[in-house]
Amino acid sequence: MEDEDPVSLFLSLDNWQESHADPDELSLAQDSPPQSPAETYLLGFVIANIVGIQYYSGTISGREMVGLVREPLNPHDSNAIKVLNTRTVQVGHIERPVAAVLAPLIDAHTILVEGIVPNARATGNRYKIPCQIHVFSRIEASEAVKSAISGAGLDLISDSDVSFTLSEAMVVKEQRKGDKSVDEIFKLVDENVSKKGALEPLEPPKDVIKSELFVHQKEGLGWLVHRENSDELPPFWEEKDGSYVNVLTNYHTDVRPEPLRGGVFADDMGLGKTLTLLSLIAFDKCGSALASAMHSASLDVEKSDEMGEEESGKKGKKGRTSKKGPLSRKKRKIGDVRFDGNVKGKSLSLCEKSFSDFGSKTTLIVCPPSVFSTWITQLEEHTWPRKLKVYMYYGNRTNDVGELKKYDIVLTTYSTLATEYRCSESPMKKIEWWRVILDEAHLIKNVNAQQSRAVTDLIAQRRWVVTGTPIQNGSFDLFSLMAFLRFAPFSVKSHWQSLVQRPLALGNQKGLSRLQVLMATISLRRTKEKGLIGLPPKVIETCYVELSREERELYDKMEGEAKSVFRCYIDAGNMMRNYSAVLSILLRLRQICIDLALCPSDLKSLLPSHNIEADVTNNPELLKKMVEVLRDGEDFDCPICISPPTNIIITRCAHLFCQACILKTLHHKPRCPLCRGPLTQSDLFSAPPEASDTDDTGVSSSKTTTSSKVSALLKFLMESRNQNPATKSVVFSQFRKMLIFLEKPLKDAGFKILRLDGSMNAKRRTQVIEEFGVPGHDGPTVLLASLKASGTGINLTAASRVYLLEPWWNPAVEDQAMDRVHRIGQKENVKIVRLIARNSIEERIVELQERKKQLAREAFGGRGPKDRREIGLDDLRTLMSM
DNA sequence: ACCGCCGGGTGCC
DNA sequence: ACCGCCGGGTGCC
Repeated sequence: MEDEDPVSLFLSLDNWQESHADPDELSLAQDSPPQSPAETYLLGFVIANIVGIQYYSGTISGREMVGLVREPLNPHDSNAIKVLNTRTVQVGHIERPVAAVLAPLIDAHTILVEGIVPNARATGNRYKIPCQIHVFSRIEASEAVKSAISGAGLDLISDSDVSFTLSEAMVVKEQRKGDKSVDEIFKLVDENVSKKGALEPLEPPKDVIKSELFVHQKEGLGWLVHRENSDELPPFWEEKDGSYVNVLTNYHTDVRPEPLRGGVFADDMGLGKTLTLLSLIAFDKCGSALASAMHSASLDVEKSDEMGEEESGKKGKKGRTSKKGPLSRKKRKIGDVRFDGNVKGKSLSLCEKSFSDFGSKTTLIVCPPSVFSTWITQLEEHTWPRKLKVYMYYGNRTNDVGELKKYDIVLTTYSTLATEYRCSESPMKKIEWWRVILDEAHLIKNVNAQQSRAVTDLIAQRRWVVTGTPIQNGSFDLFSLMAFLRFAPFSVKSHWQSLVQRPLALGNQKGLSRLQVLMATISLRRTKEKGLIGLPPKVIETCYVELSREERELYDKMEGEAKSVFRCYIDAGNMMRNYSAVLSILLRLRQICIDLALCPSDLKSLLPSHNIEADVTNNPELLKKMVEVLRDGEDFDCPICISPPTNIIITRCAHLFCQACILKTLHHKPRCPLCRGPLTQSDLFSAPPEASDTDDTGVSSSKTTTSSKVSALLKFLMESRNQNPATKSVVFSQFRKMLIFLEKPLKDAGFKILRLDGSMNAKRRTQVIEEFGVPGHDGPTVLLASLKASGTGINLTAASRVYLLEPWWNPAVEDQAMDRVHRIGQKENVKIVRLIARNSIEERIVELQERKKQLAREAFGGRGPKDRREIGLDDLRTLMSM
């Protein structure tokens, strides 16, 4: 059936992706430079009417920015452009003749448009409002755009003085009016944030949650509850005499803007986010618990006269608290749509009442398959039996809405959701969820337009994004995040572009500040470094290893060769076209740094045939390694079927897919679904099936010498053993073969070792971890582990030493490795040793990591102009000192 | 909606 | 009259 076929699904959504995908994400499309806000500039504006306003409820007054959104599926006109106000309520449409000219240019990514209504009140027309549409384009396209617009009879007004962006225009206007400057406003918001930043601990309902929470978890719970129930204004809104203004768009309204019920929960891994979230959900079972808990947390919420009778009645009945707290109003407001009628006048006992009447408070949890079981385990571990009813949803479409709403939690995966997205019958599209939680949201890749869209279109009152590695490398980009959270006006692309993205790209401080305020308001992130859970300190030591003479000679020779190859690519401008070859060469250099045994024994040159493509194609071992490196410990799903890939294919542009998926896709369109570069079957390289354990063991026996890296490791391990023979260590490497090579020298040195790698099934892994925990002299002291095999949530706290045999491209992956050991339950001081080969590519990888970390810090979650997971041209120069 | 546009009714001076 | 002109109905995309 077509609905079941992920490839058909992917292709069917391709159009949507074409017009919505962020051009910034096309980091590899170097040969046809993508449009990005940094490269666009204001050509001028056209005046067009917003028509049909009598049909829509969206209001607009005075001078105000509006959102312009393409509506290609409009049945009356495929060129339709709808106009939204700051609350994302539709105001009208751009009049047809203008839309007919602009829509094709917008769809082709030739222009970006932003709308501003100069003065809505002055016209006083009930049917239309004039609007300035500011047109941005790349400089190369500007003449073509100008003639296209003028040729169609539209007047493109380009005042040479109008060289600032729309958002800057707003600032100028603000200042002219003598209002607060935007900077002052930010300051105010900042103070507000820090005031609210003081976290109040909150106890979970003990009749649902049986575990005692750590203080930081109680504080996290307090924050979650506060974010769901507070009525404070969202950032960038101000109240003036009972009316409200958005200071960024200048939108005025008498209707109080809806608070943002939810946000980003981005605590470090290992701080117990799952338990905290379960505690949040537990409150849904019992309204009074929340009421009294929140009362004691003394949340500062404005008073209201329209008190919910049902709440005060409930409280009176139970006699827990008679005071009409701020809760009452919020409760009513949250629930009024669906619960008002039901709740009034019932006299059941409180908890039961909540359960039956608020029984439809169902939380949808969307997570990757890898953490599906974590939720189940945590439920068993931390909640009383049968208190929270969980339904595991695998896409069974026979389930109707009513059935699912009987549960407290519906647990599903991103892929299930994405697959169901196209099915209009799916209950997932009909249910109004009480709350939606996206777990490990960073794993949603941007290419997965269908995933982003499926979660964004979910109907829910509260929306949460949960991640332990917040947007470090920007997969689920910030705009998608705003869209999912329905954070108006940032959830409208043109607003996002003009208010944040463009200022940011232009290096305008306002973009950054806005972003910071935004994130500070809606997100919570605590790191373990702050001593939240009294975790013993962690020391990270970087040990620089000198290569032996033999290693050094070979390395220098290879590096020289690599440089000359890269220079050829760069000069020819086809570096990105041969990306997989580039990675394979980098891989070889990295292997030499660790152990020559990782390379073929007859290694004389990187390029035995002077033909890199042939080399890659004919060297399955190299390819396999390449695939491993590309996966780099990250949970990797085929972006087409969104599942762990089978028969991995690597493209010339170094993207990975299932063989079947990419072949089907190519059949429809000869382009890479990820970077959209041209792609044919001859650009696909397959990796051989994973070799079994026994295949590799033979290799190690032929090995006689110990590499510099391994010697250094041995020295550390023996030193540690001399200090305390009971100390356990974990050695991480991303090369599975290396873990096998390590076995012999470690055994020879008298260590009792265990190995944990990707070839083991779940049962065997659990066994290994359990065995590793055995204390004393009988127990093993060294665990050789691949990160991939040590899935999230795995606990290696039996160890207190971590050795990272080589640097990872992505520093977040290293953090993840350390977190296996440095997490709740760790009693010892933790020492982490990173082994880095001196004067080698490894040193420069570390350099690159620092730069990436800096980028991530600049705006928590602020992604750079590119997806930083990929190695760019500049990165390559750094790596090779070129 | 104080417009434009459409289409039916109508038709010398 | 295969026109012009009149005036009512009507109205985003």
